[in-house]
Amino acid sequence: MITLYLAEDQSMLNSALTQLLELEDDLHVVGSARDGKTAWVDLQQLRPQVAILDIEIPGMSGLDVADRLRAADWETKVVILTTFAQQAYFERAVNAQVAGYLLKDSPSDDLIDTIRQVMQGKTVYAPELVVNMFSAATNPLTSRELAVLAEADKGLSTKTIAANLYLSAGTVRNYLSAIFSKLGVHNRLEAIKVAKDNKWLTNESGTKGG
Amino acid sequence: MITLYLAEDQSMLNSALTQLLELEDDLHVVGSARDGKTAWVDLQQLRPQVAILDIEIPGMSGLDVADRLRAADWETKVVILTTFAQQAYFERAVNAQVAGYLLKDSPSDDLIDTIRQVMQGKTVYAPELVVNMFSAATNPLTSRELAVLAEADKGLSTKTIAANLYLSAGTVRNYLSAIFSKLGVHNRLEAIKVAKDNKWLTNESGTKGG
DNA sequence: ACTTCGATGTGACAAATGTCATGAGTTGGT
DNA sequence: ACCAACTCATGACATTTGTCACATCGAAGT
Repeated sequence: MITLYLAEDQSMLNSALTQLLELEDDLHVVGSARDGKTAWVDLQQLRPQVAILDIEIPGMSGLDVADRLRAADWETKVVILTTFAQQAYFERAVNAQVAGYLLKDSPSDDLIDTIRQVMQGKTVYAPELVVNMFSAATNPLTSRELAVLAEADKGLSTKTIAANLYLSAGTVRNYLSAIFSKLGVHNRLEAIKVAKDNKWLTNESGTKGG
Repeated sequence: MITLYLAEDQSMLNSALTQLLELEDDLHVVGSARDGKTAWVDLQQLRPQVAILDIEIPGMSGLDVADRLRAADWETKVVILTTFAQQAYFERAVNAQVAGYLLKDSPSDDLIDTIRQVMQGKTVYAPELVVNMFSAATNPLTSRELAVLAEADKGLSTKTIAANLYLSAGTVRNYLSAIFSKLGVHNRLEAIKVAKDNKWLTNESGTKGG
């Protein structure tokens, strides 16, 4: 009997998968959560054999949870289950030595297969991502530049950004200028777009919406 | 026996729900698709009693399919199943007289309940959305202003926007200025954010990503 | 007929933005 | 010890943006 834990914030998928996994004779879902913190607390208690983690969940991301599990060095294996192929996520997952990385763009039977395979000590990664691994651009921006760009993304003026980061306005403009030249664009809007497309900048998407 | 059709592009959810619905004695999934066009073709053939449609699917949106079903005037009832509360979508769905509108942020049992209820002739809408219905701000921008803002959202300069829309640069700046004052902001970036938050501007989110 | 509103345009002006050169202090690596 | 890269800063300059005041024209409404 393989014990499972599921962290997935979309209730529809969470409950559907839970019920589906329970139908398998050799699988048992010992718990589930809709946010990262609850998941982490539960995992410490329950110590399941496999933790299925969505990345984009509130509070603490699935990758954060994976890191902690790695650090704790328990026998719990991690299967990341995420929406779409994002190289940066995948790389972090590989670094956290997760046992599996599956896209939601796969049928649910694949998840069941993956669970059984990782329990046999295998590592199962979505092939799309492994291929991409070599063609992905790496973030050319320094952390400071990224911070400036993140402020710019809020729609703030140079002056306000400077105030927020305790810099002079001139410095902020220099950073922006450096960013543009690195990204091959000529204004903040485009820079933000490029950075978001490449996932160098988080898509916080504002107050409402989602 | 209630016959169902499922249009949902996320394979994991599609297959999980299909299997789950099949487990119910009174429900039978006669088909499913991952894109709108296939769904429409199938629906014409299969004529299920209930069509469960995701909105954001490739090709033809779930709402487009709902419109066509409405126009065809068959007995197929529509249940919209979508990710998050977006007022504009909901309003369009209400206009298309869908029988149900459910968020993926609900457990899968709710979907089963909803299906049974709509078959009894009831209309089931997610309460979150009905409440919002009255507080939703209406778009103060004219269609021309929206077009200008959409161009600005691409990261284009005033000059380029003017060229694209066959306007003078001055006119474009006037529009932008009018937009800012209507939205209570002072630059394009903020205007774009506000417009997107209120779903007056589509979140196209660029080349990659998703 | 008169008014309002949207689409479109100009010109002028102030403020913000982007570019470039240049320099100094720090840190990490060879 | 030296170099490269990152952080932070100025100053000067050109360009872009954003604001304002006006003006014309057509459609819609009173």
